[in-house]
Amino acid sequence: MAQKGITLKDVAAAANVSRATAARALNSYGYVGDGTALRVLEAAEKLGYRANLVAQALRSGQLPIVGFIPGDIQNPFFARIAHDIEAELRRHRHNLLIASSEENVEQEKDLLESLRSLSIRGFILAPTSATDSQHIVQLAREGTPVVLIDRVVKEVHCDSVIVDNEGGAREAVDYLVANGHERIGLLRDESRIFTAQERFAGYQNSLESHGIALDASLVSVSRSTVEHAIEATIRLFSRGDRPTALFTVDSLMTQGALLGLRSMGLSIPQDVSLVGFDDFNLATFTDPQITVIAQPTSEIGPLAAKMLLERLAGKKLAPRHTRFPTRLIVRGSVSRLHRR
Amino acid sequence: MAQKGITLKDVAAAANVSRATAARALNSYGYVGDGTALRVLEAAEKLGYRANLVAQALRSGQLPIVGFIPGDIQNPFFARIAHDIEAELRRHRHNLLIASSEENVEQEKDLLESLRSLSIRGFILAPTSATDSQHIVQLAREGTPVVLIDRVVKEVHCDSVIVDNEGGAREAVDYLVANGHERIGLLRDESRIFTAQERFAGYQNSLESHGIALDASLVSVSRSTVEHAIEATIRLFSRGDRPTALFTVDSLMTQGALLGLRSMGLSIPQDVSLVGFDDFNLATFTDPQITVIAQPTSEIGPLAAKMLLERLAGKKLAPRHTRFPTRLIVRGSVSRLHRR
DNA sequence: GCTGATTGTGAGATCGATCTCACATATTTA
DNA sequence: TAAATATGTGAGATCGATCTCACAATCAGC
Repeated sequence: MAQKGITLKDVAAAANVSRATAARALNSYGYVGDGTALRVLEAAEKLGYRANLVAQALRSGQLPIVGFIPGDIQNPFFARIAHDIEAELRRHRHNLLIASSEENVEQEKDLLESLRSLSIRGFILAPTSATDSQHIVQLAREGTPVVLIDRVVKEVHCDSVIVDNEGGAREAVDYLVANGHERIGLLRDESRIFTAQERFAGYQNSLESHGIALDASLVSVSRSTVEHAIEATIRLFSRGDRPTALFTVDSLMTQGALLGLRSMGLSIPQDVSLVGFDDFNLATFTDPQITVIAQPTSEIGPLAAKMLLERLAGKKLAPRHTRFPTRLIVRGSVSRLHRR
Repeated sequence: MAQKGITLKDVAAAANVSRATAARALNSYGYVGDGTALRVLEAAEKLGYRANLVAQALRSGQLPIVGFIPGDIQNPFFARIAHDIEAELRRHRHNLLIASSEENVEQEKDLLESLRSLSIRGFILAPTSATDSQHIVQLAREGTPVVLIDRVVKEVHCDSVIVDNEGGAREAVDYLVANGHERIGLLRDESRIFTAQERFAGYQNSLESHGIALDASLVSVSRSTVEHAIEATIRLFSRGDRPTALFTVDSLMTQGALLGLRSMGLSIPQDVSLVGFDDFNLATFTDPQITVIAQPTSEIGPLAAKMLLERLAGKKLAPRHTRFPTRLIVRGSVSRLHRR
């Protein structure tokens, strides 16, 4: 009935052996007589014994749990990765504890701090700040395995899995320029975030390579939410000489742009051309469908999980850094601009 | 440097007291001299002491962790709920461990079984099967707090938070009938799932109340993924006398229907009217926007978390069942059908 | 028949926090 | 002043699994 509280002691008693012997039989190590082992196994089976992982963790210092700290679990990008990590961990009998930083460094610090006392084995982390990183440095230095995804932090020496943000952004803007656009707006999020910096660099580099001067008034910064992006879009397009094209740095921004432009009565791609960073299911449901820079989302989670599991297994190597290429998916949101 | 391994013993030694006294000072219980308490607190502060939660858990039998087992964390409905639960738990210094059942009962059982030995304090669960429930009954009987969301299971006596699936589905179909539709297709998922059953009942009841005979050939069953829903849609509409309207039981099905209909060159709402269960961000980005039955997604997570926390705090009450009403949001995907 | 390895088993320590109990002093109360 | 109560502290047990060590047996070799 009350299955609670069946301990090794109970099993040992039922099999008429000591706890030590029962442990040996169950974990098959050391010397145990054949008959004895059988008795123990049978007793364990009959009683429905399951080892108390907390007690094991107290001894070993490690719970079979890995922490995942994304910016926001509601972001489909992170949700997909969370799912993939979990599936991979499950195969190795580990569990996944998810806690969103909500893009707040302080919250990220608090989370790490509080999870540390839980004896979590390792972390997969999308750091909120590219600069405020002492807490991560500290964590890694203590020997806790950490894998950074989506974003890296300069001084931290650990494995990382990111994408070619600069190259992807450059390709997006190159494509707009190739279609005759020169007044290209940018919707970006706060510079604190690593990907924002890299994607902005790509934007700059593309313009520069085409001899187009950077016009700061075409760059709109906002928090990465649909609501903020709507406002930022409206700000950007409420002027006489509005941009002819827009590049958005993530999928939430792209959604905001879509809604902002629609509310202003501007249509895509007739009035404004649009390219977004990060592919998302919505992009193929709009009319026209949205041209995007796609990330290999499905590869990030499994790779990060594998890297972490290798570290947990004790593999000692120099930090490995994987940077996946991005891919331009041309759909219908960019039109060829004919010079006036 | 190595912050690892600062235990109560270290603090006690630094403050020149016994472990017992140090514990009393830190957790403020029992008698402790003022000066002594101060010394302990200072020592703890200086050493950067953090209690080992695993050790605490071994004694108390409970880790400050709650398990969330959704059907699929990638489903925005569950992702939103996960986020809300986590935020609420954080306020009570609890963490959230997320493991998707992937709508697989066996996996759900395995997860529960393996998490049990982790001394998880309680569970928030969206059971995959409405009938195969012994594992949940067992869990609840052992005294582990459980809150069911989105779906309930008959014999299980525990708190639950669900929505009025039958009423919502009925309202959707009523609305289609009111617009002149009688050949109304249904895209539903496997009957094992509770919500599928209730929504199907709503569909049936609405038709019946309008004197429309149920035509089994208008009901298409598929797994709840976009891909499967596309196929099911194509199957349903590849016939001479195809339905004039379609009701889809969840947002993934709705997406599948959208893509399926598009691939067949059928346009909404001219050729087919559409109402979907569950509102989702994509619904307002399509042209026309999709008419849906909205669930109060933002209320489910916080309420479920609160219920669970009350149980964890020891509240003993009869199981509470909350059923939120749904709301029809009329957008542009339904057209008035003029009788031929 | 005796030393030395091989095999099998249990007593007890350990991980870290907490709690019970016993034993001091200190302070009231009768 | 004696008895009763309040206050402060430490030794040791406990939670459950695992590991070290000591101690038996059993078996081999000489």
